[in-house]
Amino acid sequence: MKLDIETLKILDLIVQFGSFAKAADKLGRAQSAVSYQIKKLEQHLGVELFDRSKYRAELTPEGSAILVEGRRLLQQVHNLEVLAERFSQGWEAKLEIIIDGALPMQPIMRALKRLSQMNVPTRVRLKTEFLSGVQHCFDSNNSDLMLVKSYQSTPYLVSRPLTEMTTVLVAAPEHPLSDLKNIELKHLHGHIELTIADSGDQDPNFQDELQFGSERVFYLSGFITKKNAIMMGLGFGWVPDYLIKQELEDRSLIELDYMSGSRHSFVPKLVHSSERPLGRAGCLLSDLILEEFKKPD
Amino acid sequence: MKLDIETLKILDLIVQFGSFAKAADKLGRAQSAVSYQIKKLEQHLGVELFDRSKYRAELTPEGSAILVEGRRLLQQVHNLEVLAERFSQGWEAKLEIIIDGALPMQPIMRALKRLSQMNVPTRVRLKTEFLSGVQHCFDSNNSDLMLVKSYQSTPYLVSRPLTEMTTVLVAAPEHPLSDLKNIELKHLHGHIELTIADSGDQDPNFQDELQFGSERVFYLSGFITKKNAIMMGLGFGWVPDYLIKQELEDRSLIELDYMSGSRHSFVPKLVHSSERPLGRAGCLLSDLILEEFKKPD
DNA sequence: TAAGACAATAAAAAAAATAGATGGTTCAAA
DNA sequence: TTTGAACCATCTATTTTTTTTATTGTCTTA
Repeated sequence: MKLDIETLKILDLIVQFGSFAKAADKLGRAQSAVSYQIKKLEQHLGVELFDRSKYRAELTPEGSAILVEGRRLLQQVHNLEVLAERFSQGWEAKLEIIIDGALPMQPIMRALKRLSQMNVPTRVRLKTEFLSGVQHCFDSNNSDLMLVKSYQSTPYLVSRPLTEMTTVLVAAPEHPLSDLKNIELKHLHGHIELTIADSGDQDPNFQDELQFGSERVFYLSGFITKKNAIMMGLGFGWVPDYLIKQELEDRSLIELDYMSGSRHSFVPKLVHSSERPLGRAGCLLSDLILEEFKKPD
Repeated sequence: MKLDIETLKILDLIVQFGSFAKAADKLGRAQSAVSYQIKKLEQHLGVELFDRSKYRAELTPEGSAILVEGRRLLQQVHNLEVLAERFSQGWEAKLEIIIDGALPMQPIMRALKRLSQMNVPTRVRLKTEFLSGVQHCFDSNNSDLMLVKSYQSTPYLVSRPLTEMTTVLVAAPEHPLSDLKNIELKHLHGHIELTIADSGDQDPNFQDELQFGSERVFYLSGFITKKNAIMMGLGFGWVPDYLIKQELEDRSLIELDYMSGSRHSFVPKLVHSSERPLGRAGCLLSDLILEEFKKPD
């Protein structure tokens, strides 16, 4: 692999400007240096690139084909150098984000779209987990960012609050609880609670702070599934309000009249570790996510 | 453009074998040389490729991204070198062939297909002309090969005969000439002759040797058009037998009973100029075409 | 026909890459 | 814990490569 990029550049210049001498001029080198390099290239490839029988050395058909390939190569080299330049300007190579599935995806997607439109070279990796699974994944993967409903704080974790969100305790209209007034905990215990499986914890005793401890709990694997299950009348459960705005309005889902409060607000947090400071893309994306979460849906 | 291919190769080897020292070994160089090259690359790109804080130097995420690009580059370099090697083994870069439209395309296409299956790097350019247009194009374009019905020989032109072909004088069944027996030239003169426009000669006085000099001659631009025109009853004309085998059988075209002979055979020639000797691909393709013409249709 | 542009070549000079030696680490096995 | 091996950075001397300078011969053009 003795092929030299610089020589391909020279080849390109010769063809572009029409002579060895002019190419040498453009390069600020002596003409003999150009002659030497081309000769070396020809020997290396075993192909006569120029026909010297005429006054002006002119490309052979073989040389022309090589030049085409060479130019493609130069383009690639340029790409590589641009990539490197981006890195040297502080853009990190990769950025891994873990998101709690309870949070809306749309603002995050909008933020990612805007990031990609800025020609940021960073490769973004996005994972969805649930409850403690988010932090678990964040820690074990050394991820850069996590977007959580809540998290166990440590001295290294730095968090920024996003806009407040609300979950609503709902059931289908045909569900017995929907008609009940002044529901108390004991009433709930008689019914199936639908909840999201904690993706982090193997310990089945772990419970989300909002779980009621019903005798029968169904663990589902995502909020869309959960919403569907509730709508089918399978049970009751907490659902983020942004997911069921329409359903509450047209009463295809009913907010339960739970005495201790059928709404629960929380402030999602954007967290990173000060042990792994955010790079340029991480900071930028954080800002974009914050912005997008402020926008009305 | 100071980037060095050799250094990318080194980078690849380091990652592949796990250490600077082993890469140096594989390259048959001293370890310090590898260190030096990587350091130079890092400085040139302004990116830290390896994390030296651990015992074994390990790729940074940036280094990993650069490596991916670098490997793509190495592949391209390899492609270029393979191309050059092919050239140095005698394969010419380009091969231009002019073909008379009166000759069947199928065997030529078969030959080209076989050529391409042999991984020949030569770029083939194929042109169709008619009558003297073939030779005209061959001369003015400095083409490599021509496939002609006939040509004007010069001392430099070398030809190989292909298998004999036949043209037949035909008309549609409803055409008056189709019912006539013992047709003579004077009979033909009363009807429209359909013929192919000579693509080479601007001089309208030029005539194909097979033209009858009818008062009304329609010049068409290809044998398919010509065949269609004849079948529509527009006139009569010579058509290569391979094009109308089926039509003659089912009598949707009628071979005229022309006294001087309703069939005319000729031997197509594969011609090249000894001033521009054929390269390896030219010779090979010549052989393939010859072979394919020998096969029955 | 003369002046200027072009490219090849040879020899000298400059620049770059390499080997060899050394030292500070870290790792792993005794 | 010690010891030896493997790792990489760095320094210097050496070798290799590339460039410049100078020269020659050819071709073009005015």
